[in-house]
Amino acid sequence: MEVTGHMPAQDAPRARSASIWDVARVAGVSQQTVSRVINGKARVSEATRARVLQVIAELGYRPNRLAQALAGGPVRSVTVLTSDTALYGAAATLRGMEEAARTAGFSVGISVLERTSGQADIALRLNRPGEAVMVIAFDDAGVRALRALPADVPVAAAVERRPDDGPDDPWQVWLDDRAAAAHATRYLLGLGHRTVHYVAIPSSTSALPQRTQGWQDALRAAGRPVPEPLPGGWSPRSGYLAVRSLLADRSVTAVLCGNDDLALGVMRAAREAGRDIPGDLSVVGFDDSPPSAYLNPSLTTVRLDFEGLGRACFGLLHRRLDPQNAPAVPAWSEPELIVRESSGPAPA
Amino acid sequence: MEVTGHMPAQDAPRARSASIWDVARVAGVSQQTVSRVINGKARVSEATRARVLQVIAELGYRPNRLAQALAGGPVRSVTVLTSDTALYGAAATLRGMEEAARTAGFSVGISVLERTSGQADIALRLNRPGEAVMVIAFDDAGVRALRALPADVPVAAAVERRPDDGPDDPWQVWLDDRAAAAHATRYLLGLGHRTVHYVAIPSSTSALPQRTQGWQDALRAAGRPVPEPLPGGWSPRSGYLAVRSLLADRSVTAVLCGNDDLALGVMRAAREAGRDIPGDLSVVGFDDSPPSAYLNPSLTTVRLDFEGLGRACFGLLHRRLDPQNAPAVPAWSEPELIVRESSGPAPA
DNA sequence: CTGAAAGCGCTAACAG
DNA sequence: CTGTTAGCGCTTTCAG
Repeated sequence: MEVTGHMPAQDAPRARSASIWDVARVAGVSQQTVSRVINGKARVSEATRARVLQVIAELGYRPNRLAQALAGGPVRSVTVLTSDTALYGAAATLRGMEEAARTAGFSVGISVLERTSGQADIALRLNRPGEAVMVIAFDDAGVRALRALPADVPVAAAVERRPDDGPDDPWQVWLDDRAAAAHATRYLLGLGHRTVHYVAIPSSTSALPQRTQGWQDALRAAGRPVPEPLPGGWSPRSGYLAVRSLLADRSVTAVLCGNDDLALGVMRAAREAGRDIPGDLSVVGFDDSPPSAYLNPSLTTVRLDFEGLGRACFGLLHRRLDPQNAPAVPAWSEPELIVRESSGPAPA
Repeated sequence: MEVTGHMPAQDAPRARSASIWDVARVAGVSQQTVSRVINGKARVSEATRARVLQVIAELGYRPNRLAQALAGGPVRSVTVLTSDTALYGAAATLRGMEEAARTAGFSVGISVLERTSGQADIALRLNRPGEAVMVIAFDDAGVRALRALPADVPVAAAVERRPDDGPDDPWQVWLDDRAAAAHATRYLLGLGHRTVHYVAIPSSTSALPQRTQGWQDALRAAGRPVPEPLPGGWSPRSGYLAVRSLLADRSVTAVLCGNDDLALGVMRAAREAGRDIPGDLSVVGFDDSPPSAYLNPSLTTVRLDFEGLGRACFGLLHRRLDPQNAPAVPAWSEPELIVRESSGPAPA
């Protein structure tokens, strides 16, 4: 009784799903030919190709991506490193990345960074040394992860701001929220407000965050007093706490917020302080998160194209991995001020 | 000139990261012993173990998960199938799943279902036939994906409601929002409202959704009229449109909404119709999404423990994959009515 | 306790 | 155009 090397015993019909060998055997071709059909790279005669595809369908064969990758096939998976997906910006960026990656045939992994997570374990989250990575580095945890990544991993990142010094990193994308913050500030000054206060989101760098800087730019250019930025967090609660005492001062008539959640907290604090929005106080947010158009009052805010940024970030990575065939990196929209009900002329 | 089989030419120092063989060679042990140390399964003498660990650190060796999995190692990866992560419920569930999975040492992949995505390509999203999967099946796309999954893939799912007929699926988890909807409805009736209107989220099944059913339960039990449920979508806009005409009718004094976004739209419609909340009209939402506590007025809503549900779903999957060692499935919180400013006594 | 051998499913050379 | 031969890095047998 002879048994060919590769075939498992016939009487043990383990429910193992079809492999490339099964397809090859049934189709009466070599395993390599099946591989060729799958990848469409090399030319295969139309007859064989059809037969192989036929068998593939019959057997319900699905290529094993792990084996493909292990055998040195092209990289077709990315891991996204991000912190706190509860935040609108990160979540929307993630959506953009996932969509673009999936469309390009990549499988995407996700790993959430905790505030506490050290640098050491970052590499351990990758499925293999050198796996492609995207980092959403809007906050400190993300920036640290980006920095902790071994040099040999192909990475692209969505960051809060352009690098502090030296040339731009060609593998990073960001939104020009400095200009946007300046624009929003000028808009408020144009409404007759003497100055604008700013509630800041936490910074990802030691340097001055972009939004803070843009706000200062505009005030300085207009020769207005520049108040201390109010340190806020990411939540409505932190916005509420940041301005609660400030709002007793009726000379404060305009507040720009680092994000829409902060603005939500600020509006609540205003209500409790008996300030009317926008009659008494103008509030402007940042992000244009989905609820903002329906708030009471609806929120004037800066729309940021996070999804577009995420798509672009993947586009960058794709070009890095496969400069020959990757399509051009898609553009993303410029920030745009959306004027709604929460802002108006300064009180007389 | 002789070249040993396994070693690449010395003069071509390709930056290939250290493999288990490299560790073995440097440590002067067999490759298998290194494997034993890594996995901690079999016993290794303390001396060798220490030496191996030492070398691992020196070389910066990291196991290749792909190779581990391919070689038949234990399954340590899951992919999550979900639709529209822009929705709070899905996003929060995803967070819970990811956290639990990562904590248990699993890498997690994510693949977003589109409304249009057919059943055929579902299996193609998996990294290998038989990969473990979690499905967030709160809507139709998720339910279809769950159904389309090949029988041999180990799956656990977070679903909108218990299966229509037959016994509960032991690999599914859900929130008891039927009871919660009934509770919220009774609360409103207790406030003196004659009846309660309901703006529904889209259903994932042909059967009556849980929330709708709970709302009807409570009205019937109290012998009140049961209005037609108003079909809504997921967005504030759809809530706005659903009730715009209805609110002209002053006899409508209480509206329960299938989620907080709908409630947001309803509140805006109410404002435009000149209705006062809660003096004139009570609005109750569902989910307790982050902004709801800070809205104007703040929203009475049903808090749902999506993150806990996600963690439990992973716990279930873990037990399915490894019944021996997986810890008990963590419990999640019961829905809870959070009373805030948007609801009050019926107008006189 | 340790080592040697045989693959996991696939792709990348090479032959024909 | 097609088949053959090596591995990818690891885990599982099976022998010592």
